[in-house]
Amino acid sequence: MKKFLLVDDHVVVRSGIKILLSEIYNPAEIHEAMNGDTALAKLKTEKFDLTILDIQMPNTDTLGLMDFIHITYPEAKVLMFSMSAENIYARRFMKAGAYGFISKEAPLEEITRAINLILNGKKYISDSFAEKLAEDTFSGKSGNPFNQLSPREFEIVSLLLDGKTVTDISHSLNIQTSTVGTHKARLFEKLGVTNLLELKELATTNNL
Amino acid sequence: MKKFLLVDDHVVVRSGIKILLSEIYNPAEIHEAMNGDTALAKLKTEKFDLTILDIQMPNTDTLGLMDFIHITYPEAKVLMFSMSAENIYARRFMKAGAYGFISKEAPLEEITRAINLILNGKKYISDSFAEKLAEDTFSGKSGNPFNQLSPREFEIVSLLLDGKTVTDISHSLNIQTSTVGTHKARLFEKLGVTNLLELKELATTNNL
DNA sequence: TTATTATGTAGAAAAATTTCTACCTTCAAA
DNA sequence: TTTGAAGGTAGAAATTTTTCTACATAATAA
Repeated sequence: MKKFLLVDDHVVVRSGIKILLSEIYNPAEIHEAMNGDTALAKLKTEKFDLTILDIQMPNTDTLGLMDFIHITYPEAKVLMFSMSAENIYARRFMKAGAYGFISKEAPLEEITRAINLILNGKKYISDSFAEKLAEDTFSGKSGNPFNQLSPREFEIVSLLLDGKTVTDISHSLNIQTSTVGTHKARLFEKLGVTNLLELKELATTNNL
Repeated sequence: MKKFLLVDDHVVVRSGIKILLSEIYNPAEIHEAMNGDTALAKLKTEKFDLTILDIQMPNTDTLGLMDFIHITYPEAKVLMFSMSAENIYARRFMKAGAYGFISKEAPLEEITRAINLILNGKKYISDSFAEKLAEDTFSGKSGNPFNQLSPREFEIVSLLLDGKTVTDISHSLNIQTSTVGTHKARLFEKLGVTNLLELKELATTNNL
């Protein structure tokens, strides 16, 4: 029997995925977590065939979580589930060790396919994403200025765009505010912006 | 038997809501639409006890859709379902004729309560939102939220939206930074925002 | 007319952010 | 293999922003 872990803060979404899974794998053992901490606790005590992780949970640094999971439980297979279509974050999650990245908008068959692939130890990449990936690789530097950022900087810029303050970030990342400040300054410099609104503007024009 | 219409582009979300509904109302007749057009087509041919509408569907002007539904089918009861917590759009949807606005993050009982209320012909408003709403209604200043601002506050909000800092503003207006700070705090409070990005967002949706 | 509220203004203290400098690592170029 | 740049991290100091309290004045409601 397959064992799944669903991590998502929305009851309805968890229910929906549960239905989907039990339709494909019956019987299936399905565990749920509504936030990162609970997820980690679960992962600590049990092994799952697949973890499905919503990328946008409030108060949760999902990229960091993915990273942590990958380092702590290298054999864990994680499928990132995103509300929006393939986005600029996809690449980062894959790099952080995810096995796949799929949008909740994807048709049922596609979701099923992704899950099956991963359960068989393969990685899942959607066609459109594969294309974009190849494209970026060829062009060396995709035109997106955000790609210049280091992983940490990107992590921080995302949180900033989410309305988080320097202090918020220092807490959720467990680093000093001065460190966050340094990253913020460096990334503003790299992106050529001088304040949050400009950053937001830049992010918007770059589909971030 | 109650008849529902679910409008959401995500399979998993629809499934999740379906489960929820069938747990409360069994039997229930549940129809689905994954976009605005399909929803309108459904509404044209049938009557529903409740329509549950996701506010964020790609390529769909949900606010316009809500407006249209309200005008065309005044008796239709629509519950807006939002991915994020009560947000700055809530008021607009209510004004456009929605019967309720609830976040997917809300606990199950809250969602259930909302649905029940609406089925009984009442409107559902979350406590936190109710407060804010009542306040606005009384003060009569329900149009553009920026109209609530005093002249000085408006002057300052404009500068803030221009990327000016508190210090900049205190200089160009020849007043103390603490004074600017006070205005800023008051205007954030009035507008119901907590940071600059939210302010920007609100300003944008209000053609400012 | 009197009480209340909304506004504009700050001082002082507290909290948050920014700046500067600096110390490791890692990784790639010379 | 040395050298140097890039990236992640902070401590300390300098600044800026926020908060709290307060006090006029004008507008408004009772």
